[in-house]
Amino acid sequence: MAKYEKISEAVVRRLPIYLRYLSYLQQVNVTTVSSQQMGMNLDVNPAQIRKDLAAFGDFGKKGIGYDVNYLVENIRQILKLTDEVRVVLVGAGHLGHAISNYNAYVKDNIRIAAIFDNDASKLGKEVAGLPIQSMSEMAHTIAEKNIKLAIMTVPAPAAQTVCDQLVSFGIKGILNFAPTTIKVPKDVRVHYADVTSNLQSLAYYIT
Amino acid sequence: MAKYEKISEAVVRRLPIYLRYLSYLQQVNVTTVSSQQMGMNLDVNPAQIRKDLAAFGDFGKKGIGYDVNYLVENIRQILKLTDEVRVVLVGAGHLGHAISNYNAYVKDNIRIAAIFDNDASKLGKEVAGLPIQSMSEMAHTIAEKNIKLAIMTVPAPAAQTVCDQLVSFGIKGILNFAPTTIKVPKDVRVHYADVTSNLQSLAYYIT
DNA sequence: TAGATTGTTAATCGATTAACAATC
DNA sequence: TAGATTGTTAATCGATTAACAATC
Repeated sequence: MAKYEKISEAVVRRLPIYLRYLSYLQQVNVTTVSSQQMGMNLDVNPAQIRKDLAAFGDFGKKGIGYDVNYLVENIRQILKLTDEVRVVLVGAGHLGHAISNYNAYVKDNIRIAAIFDNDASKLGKEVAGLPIQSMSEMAHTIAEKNIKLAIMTVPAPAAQTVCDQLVSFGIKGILNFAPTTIKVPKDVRVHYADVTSNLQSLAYYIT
Repeated sequence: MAKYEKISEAVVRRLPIYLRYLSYLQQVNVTTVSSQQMGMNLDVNPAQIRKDLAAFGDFGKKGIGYDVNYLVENIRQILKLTDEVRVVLVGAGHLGHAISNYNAYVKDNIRIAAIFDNDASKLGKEVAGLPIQSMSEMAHTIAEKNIKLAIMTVPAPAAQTVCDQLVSFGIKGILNFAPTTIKVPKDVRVHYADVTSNLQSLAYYIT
């Protein structure tokens, strides 16, 4: 029986990982997969995978496993990846460039739809086929293209200001590369992707 | 009384965040801080902060708060950031370049000490003052500079192979930007920093 | 059918938060 | 001193894992 429990944060973090592996299976024409096999490949406990998947419906067949296509389709739906997901990127520095040019998103139905920077000398220059736009155009572009997600690759001191603008223009999710905590309303979600803190916590585990 | 409980994963994730804020306080010559004030600024429950800090010693003064300098010094020690942390970077593509050029690590005592790529045409070219080296030099350089951490900015299909090499050369922590799960021995730690899955899980939270 | 594998429950583990005595 | 704030315990919450009946 399908359920309507709320899906936990941890599950939402794992779904893209499942999706990635399942998409790979599609490519190599595997049609069925067991939680056991997925777990082996992704280093996740099979019971966990079954529980995760059971949280949003009855996808498996006892004795058989899961139908790969069916699972892919459903995880896409859960994650709201069925339509193209458009994202704005703010901060056309080195990292912003790198992320924009990384076109592997496309196959995952994610598109960087606009790029902004506050440096006047960069305006109009193209990055990955998109012109760098002025911050003053943000409101308009976000509304026009109905964008809900943003990537921030700005310096730490600019992060809160940029974030406030994005939120006021209707952005609901922010991937923040700036090395600073930002404050957002409860209905906006921030994921932190700061390289330094990531390395620093990694350092703890050396020997 | 100082304790020797093992420090949990969640705590280790938060320590760099605390450290960042405390370093900022040092800069603006604030000498004392309460868990309340830290919590406000970092969006962390004050009780959690007190518990986290208490896990590795008695750092606060009742009625007063914490000594900023003392705390900075101790968190650095816990995270093994007292000596310069040297890191290798493998994969001198866009993202590798961006990360190498981001020199904000330096003030955090982290240094990218060598860069490798398997593309012969890139060899010897300089990135952030470092020559791109051939993969065949990895073993030697890692041993010579006594490096324990690595950043992987390689394509997904190369990730496991590169990872296996790194591990065999003594690397104990890997920050993996490739969009793929990698297998490592128990004594090696991997942090995942793949942009796509991060965006995909963010998409779930839209409205 | 017999073997395999799910869905689900119960047990366990870990992380967060509230509350307050101790004390600066 | 009185107010503030820690350190710590207990309560709560959430996430993981083991185990197994159901069933393909």
